[in-house]
Amino acid sequence: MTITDQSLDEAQAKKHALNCHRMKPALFSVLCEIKEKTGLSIRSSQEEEPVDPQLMRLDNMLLAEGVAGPEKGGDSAAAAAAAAASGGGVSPDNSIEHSDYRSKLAQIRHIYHSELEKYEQACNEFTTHVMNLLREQSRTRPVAPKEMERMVSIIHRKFSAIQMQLKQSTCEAVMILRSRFLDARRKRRNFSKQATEVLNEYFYSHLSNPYPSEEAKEELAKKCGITVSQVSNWFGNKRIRYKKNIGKFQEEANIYAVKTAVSVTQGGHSRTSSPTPPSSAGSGGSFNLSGSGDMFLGMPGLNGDSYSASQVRCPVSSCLLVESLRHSMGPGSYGDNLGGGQMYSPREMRANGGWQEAVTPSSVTSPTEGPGSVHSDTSN
DNA sequence: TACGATGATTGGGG
DNA sequence: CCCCAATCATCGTA
Repeated sequence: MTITDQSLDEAQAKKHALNCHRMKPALFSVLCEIKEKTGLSIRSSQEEEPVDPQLMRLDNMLLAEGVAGPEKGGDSAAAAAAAAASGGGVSPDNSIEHSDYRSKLAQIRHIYHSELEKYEQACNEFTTHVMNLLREQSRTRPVAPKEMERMVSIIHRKFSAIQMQLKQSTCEAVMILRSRFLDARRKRRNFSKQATEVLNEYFYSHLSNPYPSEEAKEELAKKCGITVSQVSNWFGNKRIRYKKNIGKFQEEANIYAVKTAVSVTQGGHSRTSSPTPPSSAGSGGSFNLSGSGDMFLGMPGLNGDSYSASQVRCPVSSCLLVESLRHSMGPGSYGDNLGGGQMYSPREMRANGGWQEAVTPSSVTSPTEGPGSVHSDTSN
């Protein structure tokens, strides 16, 4: 069958004739009715539009990130989201202060919005186009309003699927951006002086076995306003660094040893009385519960002149204490109570062994061990 | 700005 | 999961 201009013209003429037929409106409406009763009724029942949960998630996320939603409210929303996402950290300030981050986020946001707008526009255009088409066709075939509605909703659904992709990739971009800028490592804050003090006190007063129990860690965390894992990190770092270069930490060790001693003597009797061995006293006694029964021993004994300087500043009694301990226990012994019938957990046993082995000998030698005698770790 | 201190992460071992 | 060791990335400072 071929179509020629002539046949088209004829068809147009026929169409027009039909449209103008006096029975046409009545017949047409009957047709529409029938169609609605049969075809559409079957399908329209399943036209439910369940809000896609995934889409909702994406929307919420974008809203929370400050990408979607009101123009300038983005900042606080993003900050809040970041704070929430950064985990159960106790640290007070979690706001994003990277202007770089903000500008990148704004960029993403801009792209997102312009794309979204484009889609919206395309959707509308397409919809009106289809509507026009349908309207046009409705003159020659029965097109019920319901059918048109259905068409529109189908189109919208298609476009929202496309939008979903946009949202998804936007979310991805934000996530990547965030992980890059909000990586905790990049946002390192030094602990407060007081927190460091508390930690050091514990460390040096448990120098023979600086492995706080879970409870002790919690206690320390609470005291320092940091998380338990931060406490763990701190002790991990401290042990390693202490072991690596004991000489460097000697002064610190003495200071904290003295501190402990002072606090103990003060808490107990008068200043001048002979100090009770501050065994296991920890900082304020709150750590006794660990039951590890440590000896105090802040000083890896040794006669380095380097630390006599620190002695000068200490209270008399403490100096005596330090002095006497140094003499009485000899270098490196740590005065530890290995035979003391402590109840070490298996882990402590293992760890303690490693700690002892590694630390004890190095403290014996080395009057020469000044700060930075070894150490080649300057690569970075 | 270079450099040491320091908190966090990674990877391997148990 | 905890530990150690090495390493990263930032902070604070001379």
